[in-house]
Amino acid sequence: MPQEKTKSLKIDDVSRQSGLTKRTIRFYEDLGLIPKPERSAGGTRRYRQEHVDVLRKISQMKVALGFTLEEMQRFMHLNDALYDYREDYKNLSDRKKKQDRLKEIVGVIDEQLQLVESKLEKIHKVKLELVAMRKRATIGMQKLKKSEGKI
Amino acid sequence: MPQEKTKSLKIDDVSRQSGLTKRTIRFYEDLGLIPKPERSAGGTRRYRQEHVDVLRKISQMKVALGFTLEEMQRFMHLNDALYDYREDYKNLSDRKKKQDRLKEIVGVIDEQLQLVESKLEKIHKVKLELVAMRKRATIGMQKLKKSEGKI
DNA sequence: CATAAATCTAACGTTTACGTTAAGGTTATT
DNA sequence: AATAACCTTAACGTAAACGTTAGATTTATG
Repeated sequence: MPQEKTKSLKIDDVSRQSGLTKRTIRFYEDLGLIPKPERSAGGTRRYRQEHVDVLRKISQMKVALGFTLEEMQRFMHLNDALYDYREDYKNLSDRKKKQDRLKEIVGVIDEQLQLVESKLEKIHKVKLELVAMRKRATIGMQKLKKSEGKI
Repeated sequence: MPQEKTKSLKIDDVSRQSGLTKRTIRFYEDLGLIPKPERSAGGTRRYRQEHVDVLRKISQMKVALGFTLEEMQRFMHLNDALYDYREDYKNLSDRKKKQDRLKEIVGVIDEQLQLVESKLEKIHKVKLELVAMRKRATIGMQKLKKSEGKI
């Protein structure tokens, strides 16, 4: 039976697969933006594919939403919060507390949703402007074409 | 007949109306992001409402699109390019040249449109993720509610 | 097992997008 | 016309987000 090791990745692999520099990857780890990877006996970081996925996501979101890393932290924590919540879901000891926690989480999610929606709107407006500009320009070209014969 | 002066604004007025600091306004002028305002005899900047509009737009777009100021310059130049084109539209001297110029402009617009659309997509994905998370969280709350009686 | 190639931490450097302060000139008000 | 309130340029300061370099391991390879 082959040892089913998920073949750990070195930081350079992660760098190439995520498009982020090694410095940035370590930096994000320091900030707590990504989970700390395992270490070899000698101290070398050993990543799993999961890390690449998270890094890709962070990178995309940062570019798309224009979030600062601090904002990204808040966002990333949402997933963790929900996951953590599930983790100790079975010990239903304090129902009231659990409910409050969930309400809190939903609150933060709604905040983020509003933010994202307002960004969508604004960008949509920008798109409309661009489309209008394009139209103006192409109309200009058509006018040129029409007057082509009569030189 | 009342002298129809469009009542020039001082930098502090522009600052309050645009939400940008005076420093930022001067900074953007240095970068060529906004047209240079007139100056009084003594050298004080005299703005018009138009300036406020442009500044507001820049501010919004910067936040929404996460553009750097350099990218904003490219974008802002599109408007100018189209306007300039119209300016000397009547002297149709070189039809070929005009057509090339317009093609160029449309090309840049299309670039920007692609960029904007890809941003819209990415943000939409983020939104979907948030919605999914919200659902997970609210389902959790319902489970709690259901198990409420049987303590 | 020697040596090259990659990794580690730590620290200082850089760029962007302004903030802040200084020193002096201009406008507005009394 | 004096004085406050605002404006000007110039220069240095700063926070965020990494880049770069150094010096010391560690890991991979012939």
